Amino acid sequence: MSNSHDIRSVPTPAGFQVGVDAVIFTVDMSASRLLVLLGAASHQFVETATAASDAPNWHLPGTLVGASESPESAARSLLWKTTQTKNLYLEQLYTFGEPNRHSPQAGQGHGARYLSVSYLALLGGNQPQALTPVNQDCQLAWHIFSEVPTLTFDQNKIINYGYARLRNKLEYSPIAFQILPESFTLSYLYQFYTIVLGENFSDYSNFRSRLLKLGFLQDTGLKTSRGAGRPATLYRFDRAAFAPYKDKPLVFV
Amino acid sequence: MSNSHDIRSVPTPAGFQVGVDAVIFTVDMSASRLLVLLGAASHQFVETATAASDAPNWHLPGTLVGASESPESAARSLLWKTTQTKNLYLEQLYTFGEPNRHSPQAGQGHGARYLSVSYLALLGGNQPQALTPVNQDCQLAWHIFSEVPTLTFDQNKIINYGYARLRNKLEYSPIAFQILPESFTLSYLYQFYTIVLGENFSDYSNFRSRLLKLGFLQDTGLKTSRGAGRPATLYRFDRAAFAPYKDKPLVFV
DNA sequence: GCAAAAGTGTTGCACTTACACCCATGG
DNA sequence: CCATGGGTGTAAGTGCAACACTTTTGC
Repeated sequence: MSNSHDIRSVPTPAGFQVGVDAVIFTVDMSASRLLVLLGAASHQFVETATAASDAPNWHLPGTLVGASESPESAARSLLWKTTQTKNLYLEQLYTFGEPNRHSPQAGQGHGARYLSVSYLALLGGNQPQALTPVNQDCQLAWHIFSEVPTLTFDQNKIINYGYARLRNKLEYSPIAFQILPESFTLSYLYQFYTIVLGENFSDYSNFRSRLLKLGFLQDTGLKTSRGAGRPATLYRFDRAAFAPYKDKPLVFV
Repeated sequence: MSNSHDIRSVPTPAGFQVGVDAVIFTVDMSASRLLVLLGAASHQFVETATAASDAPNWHLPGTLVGASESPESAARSLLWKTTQTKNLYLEQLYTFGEPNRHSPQAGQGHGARYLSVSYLALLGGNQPQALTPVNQDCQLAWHIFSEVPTLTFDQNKIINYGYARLRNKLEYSPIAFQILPESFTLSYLYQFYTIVLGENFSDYSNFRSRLLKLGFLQDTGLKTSRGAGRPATLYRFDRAAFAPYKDKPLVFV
């Protein structure tokens, strides 16, 4: 197809603008809901063909990658700017770069080639409802995951891909303990899993015995009570005890 | 940190060169080995500080992404150019973009910002040893996976990540059937899995009953014989029968 | 005592593991 | 008739789902 014989050369090497988009989840324990952070572009920046209405044009929070930063550090600073929390789990999701994919970036980059590296983030924090996102030119708001509106371009696809990854990670790796409080009760943990994975992911008592049998939940000796009912034991995630399970297929379900 | 209040603006939006690197595996059934395709840069192009010796400077096959193509289509044309086969499985792996990561691209892009989207490929073909890679300016050769040399930059990390992903996909999804011949015997399938996953992944008879119980291997009624021994039944992967299992956690192990 | 929340125990079923064994073919 | 490769069967052990039950607290 190309008349070049050097596999390194291609038709027309292009200059790309590289951006990151983040699917940012948080679990609202008090309201039992999974939340996702979305931004609404100021109308002056909206370029979509279909955006004639006054309805906000929701999109994933994003930023361009600067000359001196990596995509991951760009994602981290985006998270810090939008949520002001450092208690989070972050992982790369997927890179999208169709030639005709529009840049969500305004003004500049119009017509320029754009590539988006997407990230999955899960925020912790003891009172998620207090995580009021920073409002700047671009309006940010937490949305209930099950009720996300239609987003620009292919971003609903990205958000669903992020959710699928979140579920997988929660089931097969201990990311929950990275963002949960230092000590927690088993029913708190169960509630957390239930909100993300859905009501019927497991029976409470089976969840309980499975996790305790794994042996990396350490009884702190402390108890906590919330009004009526038997006080609950506080557990701590024991990193050392978990180490042997690292990289092994482990099921929390 | 930045004095900008628009989360979309960053210190210095950079122009990137975007490339794809491919971890290309194939299973050599006759020699029972997992092979990976590597290229050796012509010496005129070598820029590594440590490359003073005459030893070939092995790297993953790669190419720049052109102005009118997506990273995936760039990866596909790279695969076609290097291996001349269309019987393959392809999936995106990870995007690397550290600021100080060198571009493996020669000449051009010296000092320019470079981003690499890596892909995992698994090639089929009935006689893998016939898959003589196309030799161009850049020498290409199949290497035994367990004996890969040290590659440039972080590419050994990428190749190992690719292998981990390959194992996972093989265990939890039916990618093998995408590249295996239309009909195959169960011992051929077992041998294929054994080469990739290692000797002790499963007992043959258990592998057998598990796969047959799943119900998407269809008996073609045909038999094949290789000299002595009982003739083997030829099976076909039944896509329709597999459909219900799609997206479900399925274990082949 | 009673409701609420936490925590324990039991039972049946399904699946995995590790083998031993039988079948069909070529020489 | 035996070596070779294909294919079947089974008994012990493991894990999990479902559900009933006991314990500890506040009121």
